Amino acid sequence: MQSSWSRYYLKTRLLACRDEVSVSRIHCQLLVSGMFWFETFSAQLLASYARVGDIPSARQLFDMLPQREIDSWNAILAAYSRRNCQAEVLGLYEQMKLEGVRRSSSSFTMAIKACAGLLDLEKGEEIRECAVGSGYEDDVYVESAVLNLYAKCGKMSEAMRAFDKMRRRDIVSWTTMITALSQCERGEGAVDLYRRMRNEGIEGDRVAMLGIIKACAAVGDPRLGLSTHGHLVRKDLMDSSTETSLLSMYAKHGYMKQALHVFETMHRQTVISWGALVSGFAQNGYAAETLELLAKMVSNGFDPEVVSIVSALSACSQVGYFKLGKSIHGYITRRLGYERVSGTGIIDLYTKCGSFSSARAQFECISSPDLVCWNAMIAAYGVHGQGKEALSLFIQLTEQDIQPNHATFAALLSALSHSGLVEEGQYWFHKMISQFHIAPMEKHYACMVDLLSRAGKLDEAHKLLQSAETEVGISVWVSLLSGSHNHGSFYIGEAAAEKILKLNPDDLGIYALISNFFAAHRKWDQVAKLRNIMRQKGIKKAPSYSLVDVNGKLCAFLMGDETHQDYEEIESILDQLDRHMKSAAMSS
DNA sequence: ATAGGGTTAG
Repeated sequence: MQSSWSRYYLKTRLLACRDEVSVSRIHCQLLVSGMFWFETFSAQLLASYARVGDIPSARQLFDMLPQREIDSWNAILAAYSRRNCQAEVLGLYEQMKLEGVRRSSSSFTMAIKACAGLLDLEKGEEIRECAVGSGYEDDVYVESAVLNLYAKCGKMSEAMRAFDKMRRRDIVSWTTMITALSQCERGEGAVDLYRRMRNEGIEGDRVAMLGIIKACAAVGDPRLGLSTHGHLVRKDLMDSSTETSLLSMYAKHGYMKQALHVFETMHRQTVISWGALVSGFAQNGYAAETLELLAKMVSNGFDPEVVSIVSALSACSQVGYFKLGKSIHGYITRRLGYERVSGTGIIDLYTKCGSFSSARAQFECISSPDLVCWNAMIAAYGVHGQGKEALSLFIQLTEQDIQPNHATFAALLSALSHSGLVEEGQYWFHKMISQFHIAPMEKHYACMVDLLSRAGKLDEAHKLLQSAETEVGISVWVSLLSGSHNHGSFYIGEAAAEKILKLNPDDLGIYALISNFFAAHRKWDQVAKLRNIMRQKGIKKAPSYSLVDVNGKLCAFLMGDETHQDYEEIESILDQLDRHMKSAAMSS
């Protein structure tokens, strides 16, 4: 029987194999019949082992092939590439080069993909040069891998340039760019690109839509996300990935009801969709619900992984649930092992729960901190009033050849502002724009206005806001108003108050501040007007409260609250603290 | 048919 096997018959049988057992069965038959040693057969066997993902068998065969054709090389490369074994891909690629084997478009493509995974820009560019030298200058596969290489290495403008130069673009090239733009929060750019793609008659597939959903999460207007959801349903592009991404998009816009609805009606809930939901609750400040959901996840048989654990950690940080947070830290150490993302979450926990030295110790533990880790640590210094140290950490960061982003500057400027380092703040705000090409966002203006107005530089603060290209919200103007209030600057305060009233806030405290400001300047008609507005709106705000972790039990307290059982003792300690602070303020 | 884009998160 075996001797009648033709090459064609064997190929058909091998292609039908879906798992390594069926491949090895054919392998045995070939060995028994003695046909194995025909080079064409062993190469095809190798390709099949590679295709079903049995790397050890594929490698073994590869190593014993007497003569290795390009197809065998590409097959083994593909096996490693699919499993993201970057070092092996690059090792084999180098060996090909060394042995003078011709490299095809797919060999170059996989090697460049490996470089993108390792963030090795230099090596990737070198391989691209070789591809160009072999006549693949306009190869859509090679070029798409290059786009991804640039994007992953944070070189978006290089990626854009390469994309614009491409002579032919297919769905993957477009998707690479759309995804890259939405990942660096450039949602509008991603949506523009998607529209251009559609204009060229290309329909988005599931992967492209994942990029678009991410873009919808990054843009301000939630309506875009809603219409994208409709589009996905109409075009039958819903699967558990797109659904999870949609869920998270709704959560980012604060639409937890819709997020929950997507979760409950999705085709198949996975550990990833659970993670997305848990993180959605954490992002929206529902700390108790986050922790409850984590327990529910476990009881549904899903082992919590990093994402859910980090979200739970963030919930603890938000409400100061220090004891539970520390036990989650313990869980991470015992069960999850080293993870940069959770390391950053732990820094944040200790920062927000007041244990600066533990935050610093955690930072030291992270072997290769990425930008987000650095940002968290800079923020930690800022929260603890160490502006100078925050600045020197920032300088250290820039010396590491890591590009700071908008969050880095938000942390830095806030640190400088809270330490009253006015000149440094102004200096770095301008550097941010001119040298780092980061357009100031609302949070940056907020820091600057805070910094300037606390230093009494109200004119400068006002001018900064007037020249701002992005529209800033109520809180920034409130900050300018309270600065004016404290420094007796009537005209700027009045301008700020006007602006605030136009923005129509629904926070009672803000109206009270405006009213106090006008009262201080004896503008009684304004005060009366404000009273009217307040009465008309009938503003009722749920009173704000603080949470404190007492021996692992979370207690809430609010203004004038005397309901606690140890109220008298608490009050006497507060009195003592008050006296301490006053005498400390006198002596400094 | 061997390749390039991809779900959650600090």
